[in-house]
Amino acid sequence: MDASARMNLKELARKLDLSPTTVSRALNGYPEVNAATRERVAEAARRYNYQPNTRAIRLATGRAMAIGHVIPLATRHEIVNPVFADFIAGAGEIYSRNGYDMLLSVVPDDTEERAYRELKSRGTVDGVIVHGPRLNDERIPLLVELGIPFVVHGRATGTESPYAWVDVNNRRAFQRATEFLFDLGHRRIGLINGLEFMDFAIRRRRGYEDALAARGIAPDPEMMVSEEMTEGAGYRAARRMLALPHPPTALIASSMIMGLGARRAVEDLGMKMGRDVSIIIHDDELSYMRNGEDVPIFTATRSSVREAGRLAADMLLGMVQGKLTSPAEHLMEAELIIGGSTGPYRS
Amino acid sequence: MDASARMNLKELARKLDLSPTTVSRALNGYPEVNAATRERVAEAARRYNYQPNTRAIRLATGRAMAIGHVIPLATRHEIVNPVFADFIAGAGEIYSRNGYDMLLSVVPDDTEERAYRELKSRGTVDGVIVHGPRLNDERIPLLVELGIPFVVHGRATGTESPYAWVDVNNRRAFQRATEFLFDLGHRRIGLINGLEFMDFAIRRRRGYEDALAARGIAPDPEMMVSEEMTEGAGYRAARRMLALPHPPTALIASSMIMGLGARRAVEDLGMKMGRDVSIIIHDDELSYMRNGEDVPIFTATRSSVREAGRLAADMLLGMVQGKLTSPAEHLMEAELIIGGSTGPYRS
DNA sequence: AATCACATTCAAACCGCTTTGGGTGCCACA
DNA sequence: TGTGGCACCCAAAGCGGTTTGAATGTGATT
Repeated sequence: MDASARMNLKELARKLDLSPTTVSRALNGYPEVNAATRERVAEAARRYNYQPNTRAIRLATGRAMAIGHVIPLATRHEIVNPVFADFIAGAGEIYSRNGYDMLLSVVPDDTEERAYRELKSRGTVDGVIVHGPRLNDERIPLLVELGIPFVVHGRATGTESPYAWVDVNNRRAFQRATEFLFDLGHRRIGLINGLEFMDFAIRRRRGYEDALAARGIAPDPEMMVSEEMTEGAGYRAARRMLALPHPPTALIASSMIMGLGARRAVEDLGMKMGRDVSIIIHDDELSYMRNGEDVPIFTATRSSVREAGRLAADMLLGMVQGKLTSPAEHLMEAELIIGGSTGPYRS
Repeated sequence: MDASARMNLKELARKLDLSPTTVSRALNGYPEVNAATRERVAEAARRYNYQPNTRAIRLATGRAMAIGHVIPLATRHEIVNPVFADFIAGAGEIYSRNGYDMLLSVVPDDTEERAYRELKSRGTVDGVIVHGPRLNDERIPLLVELGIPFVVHGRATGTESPYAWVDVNNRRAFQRATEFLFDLGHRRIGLINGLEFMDFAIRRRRGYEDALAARGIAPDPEMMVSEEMTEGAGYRAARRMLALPHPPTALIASSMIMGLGARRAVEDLGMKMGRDVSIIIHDDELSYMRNGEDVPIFTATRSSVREAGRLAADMLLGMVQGKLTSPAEHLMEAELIIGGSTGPYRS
């Protein structure tokens, strides 16, 4: 009936009075095809709106032409996090540009291993992206064992064998943020961090401690909170710290959303952010959570998650297509941007 | 080499000394197979860890065993919204439970039409979910024309022909929220809404106006804001309205995040939410943005986006598998939950 | 004029499964 | 004793591409 749905290689070949072999070769850019013929084929393909059937290609080539993202549906902690949507958006851009599909598997986190094994044995994807790496993440050795190409968004402290990753320099970012506050004269600086079984949280804490150490200050457990990254947690953490006998005069929050909570706590106490208490956040540049439109509201260490998605996807496609051999690594530096949420220390 | 990767139907059949036909039938539950044989086959499949190759199944059956979600990568407005991640999580659950894959295509929004056409002609998916329906959404007639089964998350005002959808009763929800505020004695109620080319925003506004009309109050343009759903927009909207000569004593915000902005504005002005200004939000129950852990912070109209994802996926699979014939419709009612952000009117 | 390299093209096998259209053997029934 | 029906199983033909191994024609080389 409708041409757009029915036209296939054989049919096209018949119309051109050529063999399917030649048509296939012409379209796929093989050299052993006469230039004139190639043009004729291309023209006909265009005219009849020929789109090769993906299912057939996949079967014939043995490649899935798809990249998988396994999302553990958290029974314990919430991992369907806001960062995810933006990362996906970045990666997806690259996939479609290269003719790859993006496959999401949402699986209960206790069946994650099985999910990866199935992906392998059914051959549904050519590679996977690993999200939210944890301390000693078991997924990495598993994927190595299975021989599935993969790129980790982040790194997994505790894993010694090499693997491909894209990460922001969390440690350096938080070190700089802390130093920046020191330079402003602050001495008591609170850290409102994510849960520290997540790798990024571990590194951020280290960066924070590095900066303290450089000033010869011992880290104070009272000034460090590790919690779910919600507005409420940010609020409670700030609230508690600000109620201490020696309250912090500056806070570093691990995300925009925690920062919003911290700000609320500050304002609840009748203080003004940027004047009475300085706040620095880490800003992932989420599309629906901008840090101010023109002028940044929060001083922040900034690094685009969407860009990370693009880089990771690029890297993975390179691996899948055999262009990359050794595990690549890409460390993105966060930018420190100055907003209105920080100011000099006032006694 | 490794059995898990190599074992295929032919091989399994050989080991069992049966034809591929019979093995296939046995595994797929066809009746014309001896019970004993079936058991023998099942046992062998288990033992050799046989997983049928998805690519081959897809080609042979002509079904893609996949559902597509096309995400327009907004050049104009940001649509990679936070709601998306949770919806996906819900839908994905259903897909994997039914052996379907979830395919995301991230495409620049000016090539969206082409994306759908390709999906059709390449046969990569069996159906699609339409996200973020707009006024007179062009995607609906397009999909009808292409003959791709689809379910809309939301509805598209202006589309007259029937189509399948899952939506929350936005109109009713906002009407109830407004009435609730009236019952508390409030008379000047501000609406902080999303952009009104989005269908849900149109309906929410109508619900709000319905409630006003029922009290014989004419809607005041000054009390209605339509903006991107960000914290900043919520803040500015509230700020502006509260600075009016006759400021509102209650606000309704279209999302948690706008509500946070509104709250900040209230507190910025030295007022207390729930006492000086009441705020009701619409709460999509996003996993990473809970409205309080035990007691709700905000009074809210609540409806789970994740649940909507499950329902939509279920509906679509029903359509794809031919179990559903006429376009189904599912209207979810939002629940009104009382939190601490609302209180009686105080002059 | 025979030979060879090269450029083009094609027939057929293959990817791994489903499904159509028969077989075959056995038992009940007339 | 022939016949029909049933239960069970199989060979082979797809599905729509890619890829291998030849075949053909042509001009250059000897």
